[in-house]
Amino acid sequence: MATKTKVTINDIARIAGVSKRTVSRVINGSPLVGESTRARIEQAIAEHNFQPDKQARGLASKRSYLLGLVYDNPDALYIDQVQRAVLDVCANLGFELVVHPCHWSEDNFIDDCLTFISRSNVDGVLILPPVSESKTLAQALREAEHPYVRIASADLDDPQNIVISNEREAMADIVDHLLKLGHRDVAMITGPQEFFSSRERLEGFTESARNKGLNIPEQWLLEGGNSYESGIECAKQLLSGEQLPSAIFANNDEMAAGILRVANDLNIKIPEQLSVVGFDDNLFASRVIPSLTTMRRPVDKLATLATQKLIRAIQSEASSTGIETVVKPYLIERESSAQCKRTT
Amino acid sequence: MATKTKVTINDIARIAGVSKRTVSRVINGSPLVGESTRARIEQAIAEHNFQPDKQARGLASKRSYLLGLVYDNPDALYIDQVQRAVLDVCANLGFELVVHPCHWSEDNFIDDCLTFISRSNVDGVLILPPVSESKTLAQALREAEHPYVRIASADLDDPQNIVISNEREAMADIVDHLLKLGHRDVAMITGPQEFFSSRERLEGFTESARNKGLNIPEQWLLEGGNSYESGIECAKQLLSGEQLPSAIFANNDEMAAGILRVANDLNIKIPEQLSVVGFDDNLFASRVIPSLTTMRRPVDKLATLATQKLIRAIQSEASSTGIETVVKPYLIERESSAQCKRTT
DNA sequence: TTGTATGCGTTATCAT
DNA sequence: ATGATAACGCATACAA
Repeated sequence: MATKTKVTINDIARIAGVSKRTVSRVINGSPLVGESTRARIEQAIAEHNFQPDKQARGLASKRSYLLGLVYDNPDALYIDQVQRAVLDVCANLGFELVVHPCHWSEDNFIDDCLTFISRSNVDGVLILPPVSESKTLAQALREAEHPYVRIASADLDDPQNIVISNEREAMADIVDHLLKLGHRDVAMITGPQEFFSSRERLEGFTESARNKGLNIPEQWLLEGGNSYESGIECAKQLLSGEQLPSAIFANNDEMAAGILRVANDLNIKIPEQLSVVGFDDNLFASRVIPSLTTMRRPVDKLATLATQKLIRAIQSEASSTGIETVVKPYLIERESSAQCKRTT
Repeated sequence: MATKTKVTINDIARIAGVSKRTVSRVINGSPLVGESTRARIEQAIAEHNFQPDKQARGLASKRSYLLGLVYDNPDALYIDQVQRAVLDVCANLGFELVVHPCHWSEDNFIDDCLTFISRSNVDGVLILPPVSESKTLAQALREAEHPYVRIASADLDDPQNIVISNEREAMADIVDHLLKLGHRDVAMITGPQEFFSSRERLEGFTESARNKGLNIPEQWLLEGGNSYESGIECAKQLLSGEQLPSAIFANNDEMAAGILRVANDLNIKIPEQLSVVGFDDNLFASRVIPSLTTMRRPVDKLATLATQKLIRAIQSEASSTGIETVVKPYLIERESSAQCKRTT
């Protein structure tokens, strides 16, 4: 039942027979209000479906109740998943979300983000990978005293400013999976080495492999661009040589999909002749043919935690104590990986 | 060069030696300002990098410079594409975008949207399909006098409140394509018939087919749910009968992908034994194996036009005259459709 | 062409 | 525990 004219704090005050200052106290949960007064006010609020005006509130309190989402990620599926999780938390805590895609490689990237923040008046920002790896951005935000939380894949910041998916451990799990299936000739398509996360995954992979006695030759270690197309490029290279790997790990599902495409064109059967493992478990990982064995990054959980942290920071309640910081990915086994049939 | 303390309209007024009323005039592009005065003020603004506070501005003018994006669409790719196009327009015109996924099937759907609008104080909303088909929502918005623009696939509203992709014509093109390839045994997986757009596509298809002497038997007309999974269901039904169609049109790419999956499992070769045509041309249409022949919906163009219309409506400038209302999809031919090898 | 005064809905500073 | 009253930064009748 929506009332016609907008009901303000003054209306409530008049109706409840108190000053608006007292209503304000109730709205903001101040303890300095008498029992009966509070009850009366709360009833008036409920009865007339009063909702404090965000603009006015922001003007007076220097808050906008707006959160910013900053990203430069070609993966629409990832963005969407994050967005939904963030919005869930927002809805419960009275915040709204303003989105801001940017171009991390451009010169004015930092300024662009700062401008966005001041223009939109967001109270704080959530930063998604790979932008979240930008040291300079984080520093700029800290200097400008803009609350922020990064979602990243390595420990790049204070716990209150970051949420991490532990991908080093995840990589070890992938190596275990491949070894368990009997693969000894393993190749890897890494992500762009300019990204910290890519280096992290590469190191996690090779290190774990070495520890377990698996050696990956130079020519089977290719750097991709995390895009479908780059996956195709790398796969062509890996699958056109004399000796073929029996398994390939790709830094993400997009590139893994590229491998499937090339294998199909070269008439290489997956998983009979080649196992493929991806990373992310994006929406399409389960739909491609064959479906993809992949490391699921718990995107929604990360996004949820990050949002909670950010809002706590904004409201400067007992810091972010009690909110997890590290989340671990886990392997989803599907059709694209199987027992190695090769006799070494 | 960010100044430390926030510079307000008062500062500019003082610096330029005028009243803040005059500065306000300059900000809002009023013609009633002397040449020299304007120059002086503009310089002061530029020099001190003054940006009017959105909150204050909104509080005074009843505007927030926020746009809302309302949708209930499982297709993340679509959302992302729309979002980017909308943001491009927003950035140029000084608006920000607040996103709001909702659940169109739930009872409180209308209230939820209205609450979102009043809570976030958006100046207007963009409504994506299938929510955009809701007559009740549109009416509620009109009654509450909230500016809105719908993106839809049929003429459901006044030109100023809608942007349309003409899908009836598009369907005729698909029929032509299939006929040109010699297909006579054609099946169709429609979208949920509760959606106007689905009915529109179905009618466009069958009508055009009939006109061209192509008859589609009952049992080859299946209703899907627009999801990958429902595509699989329907494909199983179509491909397990005695007589197989030589071509299937699916209401969207998601379901078309489902057909590919089923054909693969049944060892039916595409396009040799079966042609498949989708609708949308989403990001993955070109990546699936085989890549998908599909009708491209010019999503970004629609989104751009819609945003422009909405902002014009908000600023109540010379209505939305001059902004296109109808955009036509066009066919992208890829691997999944080919000449029919069947001899009738 | 320019300025004065008031208001937008809320929070914050003081009092009481 | 509660209330007058002044900000907050801007827009807008109304005046000049």
